[in-house]
This record gives sequence, C-alpha cells and structure tokens, in this order.
Amino acid sequence: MTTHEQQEQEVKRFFSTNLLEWYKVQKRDLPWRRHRNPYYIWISEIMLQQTRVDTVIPYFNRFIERFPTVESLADAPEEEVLKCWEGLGYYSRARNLQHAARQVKELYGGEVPNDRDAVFGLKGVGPYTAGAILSIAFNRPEPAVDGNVMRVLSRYFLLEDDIAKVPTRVKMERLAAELIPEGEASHFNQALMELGALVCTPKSPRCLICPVMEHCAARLAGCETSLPVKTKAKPPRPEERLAALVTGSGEHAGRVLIRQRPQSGLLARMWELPHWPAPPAEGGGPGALPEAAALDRLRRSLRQAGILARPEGHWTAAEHTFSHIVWTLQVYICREEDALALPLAAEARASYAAAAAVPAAADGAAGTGAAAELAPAEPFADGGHPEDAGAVRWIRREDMADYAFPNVFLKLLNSYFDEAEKEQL
DNA sequence: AAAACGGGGGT
DNA sequence: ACCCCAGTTTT
Repeated sequence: MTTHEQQEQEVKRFFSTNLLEWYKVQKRDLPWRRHRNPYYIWISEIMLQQTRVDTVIPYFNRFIERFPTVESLADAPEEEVLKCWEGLGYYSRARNLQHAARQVKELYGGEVPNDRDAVFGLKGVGPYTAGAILSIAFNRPEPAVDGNVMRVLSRYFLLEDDIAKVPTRVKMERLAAELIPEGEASHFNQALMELGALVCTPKSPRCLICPVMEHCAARLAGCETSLPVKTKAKPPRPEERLAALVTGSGEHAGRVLIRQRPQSGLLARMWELPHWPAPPAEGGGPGALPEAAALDRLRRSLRQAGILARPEGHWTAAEHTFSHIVWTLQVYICREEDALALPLAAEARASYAAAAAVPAAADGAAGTGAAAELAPAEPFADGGHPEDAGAVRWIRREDMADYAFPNVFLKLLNSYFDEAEKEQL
C-alpha cells in the first residue's frame, strides 16, 4: 500500500471517529430519538423529507399520539391522516405512508421489516429513507445519504460532482458506507446528518467548532462556501387566479363554501376556496385585470361549477409559492344567490362531472381570446376546469377541524372568520 | 433525465 | 424581497 493511500485511510478514520465522538456529546434530544421504535424512526424520516427538524417536531408528536402503531395508521380514514399532515406539505407523503402502513400490516404482521428489499418495497421509501430506517432503527451498516450528508462529504473530501445528479448520490453512498465504523451505523449516520444540520450548514458553515475541520479538504482549500456544486432549479412559473369566498344565505348563513380538489395532482384531495385561472388582462401584465372583468369572469366560473353565487367585490390578494408554480390569488367576496336553489346547483355539478369525465381538450386555452367573449352559460373554450367536479361543503369556523387545507386557504379562512366575528360586535 | 410535488427559513 | 433547501414518484 502506498503512503498516499495510507494517508487517505487516515483522513477517513479521523473523520469517522471524531464525528462519532462529537455526536455522542452534542446530539439533540428529539422525540424520535427517545426510543428505538422502528415505527417512530420511519414516520420521522418520511416527515423529514424536504422538511426541517423544527417544523417536524410538533407534527411528529401529534401524529404519534393519533396513530401510535402501524395498525392504527393502516386502519385510519384517509382524511384523518391528511388532516394530521395539514400544513406540512408534499401531501403524497401522507397517502404513501398510509399505503405503506397497510403493506406492513398485511405483509409483515405490523412490524417494520428489518430487511433491505422489504423496506425498499414500501411506498414512499426510496434509497435515502431505506438506508435511514435500516441503519437508525436496526443498526445495519447501510448508507443514508440526504442533502446534509452530500454537503458534508463534498466539503470534507472536496468533491465537485453535481449533487443534483444520480451518479453523484451513488458515489456518495459508496463513500458513506465505507466510513461507517464497525457496529456504529445508527449513531454514525445520525452524526453525519447532525453535523450538516448544526455545523456544516449551507450558507455560513461554523468551521471553527467543527470536529473534523482539521482535515476538511474544502476548508483547507478555502472553498467551503462554494460547495456543494449543484445545478440551479428553474424558477417557478407564475399563475394568476381568481378565487371565490362564497358566503352562504338562508340555511347557509354564516357559512363559507369550500370544495375538494381532485384525487391526483397538486394538493390532491385537499380542501380549498374555489379558484380558476384569471384571463390575461387587456394588453397587460399580470394583476392588471380590471375589477369589472374579474367579476364577470368569476361569475361565469361559479355558474359553470354549479355554484349559484354573485361576486360582489375584491377582498384580498394572497400568494402561494410551490416549488414549480407561484399562485397569485385575487380573492373576491361572493354571496350565495338562493339557498333554496341548492338542489339545482347540485344537479348542475353532477351533470358537469359527467361531462368532465369525457376527455377534454388540452388545458391552456382558458380565458384566452374567444373564451372571454362567450355568453355566460356557455362552457369555456377549453372544456372547463377539472376541479369543478369536486365536492363542496358549507362550513363554519369550527368545521375547519374536519377538513385538511393547504396553508394559503387556512390563512384566508381564518382571516375571513376573524373579520366576520369582529363585524358581529 | 426531467418534472411534479409544499412550505419555511436565512440573509 | 429574494434566495435557498431537498427525497420519491411520475412522466
């Protein structure tokens, strides 16, 4: 063995032993670290995907209280799981998690399997989460490479590969596996992620308190802040939308109309205020749509969705940023026309739902050119909006507890009910 | 290989 | 106000 290879080995050994010692002293007291319950580890790892520890903690505690075991999760109504996930984002994680709980119940007697292929086969479990469960819960020497780990390794070993690429992750996994000290997979993998979260942070790493800074190649080269290398995500596309806050009349007095989103796609099965794409303003940029045009457009969208309501005026604007879209919602207060006519509205929705089941023309034509000129009762040029088939409910503030809302609608509804309450006084 | 899929924190 | 962060599934 050459001296160069010996040095390389020494740098690796230094990293592993120092990091492990640091972790044993510095590790945070986190709810899922208080027991070695594979179910807790699994739930926490799914929640921690794309999400920071501080955000996850209250969700984790509520979730475990409500679904203490794999079986309780497998047997729960899906809406309750979704409600528990409300505000956490990436809601397919919640549905995949319940699907996987049913897999564990049916296939493995309710015990999280201690087996690589079995864990991998669970819905919502990919290479990172499989490694995390196997190492943290069962102390198996599997790598668990997330963004934190790639940042730490790319700096310590000065690796300039693009961490957005799959081959880079595979390379990091090989390296991470090599670094695991005998019998210490659980602590070591957590140590790696803990270092990335507390010390080797993206913007201004705290190199002076880092347990391995002495041999950190990026630090020695003075390039730690330019690592890891990562291709930039493309900016989200803007979408202007008109939203309706419909207040009930007659038997719906004091209530607001909400509707459920489709079974798949963005915010699947979540509840919301109804909203539709805003037609582009005359020769104008976004947001320039005149109020009269917006009211007219909204009136026709409501009618087409089978909602008998009249838009009355602009209430507020709200912005909601996804990773790939930015919604600007112009919210209009609308008044339900006649509660007694609701059966008719239900009928309109049902017939529209049937029509919507027929494959419609490609999306994107909404509100452009001719569509803006159509008579009120005519469908839009693109065949309508897929959301319009969704179920609707009239709710009071107390009823919000029974429906899962994306954050933007949670805020709008709370704010509306606050205002409505104040006016009562 | 690239896009879809939320929400929050740092600067 | 703007920039950054990041696993799995679907296309």
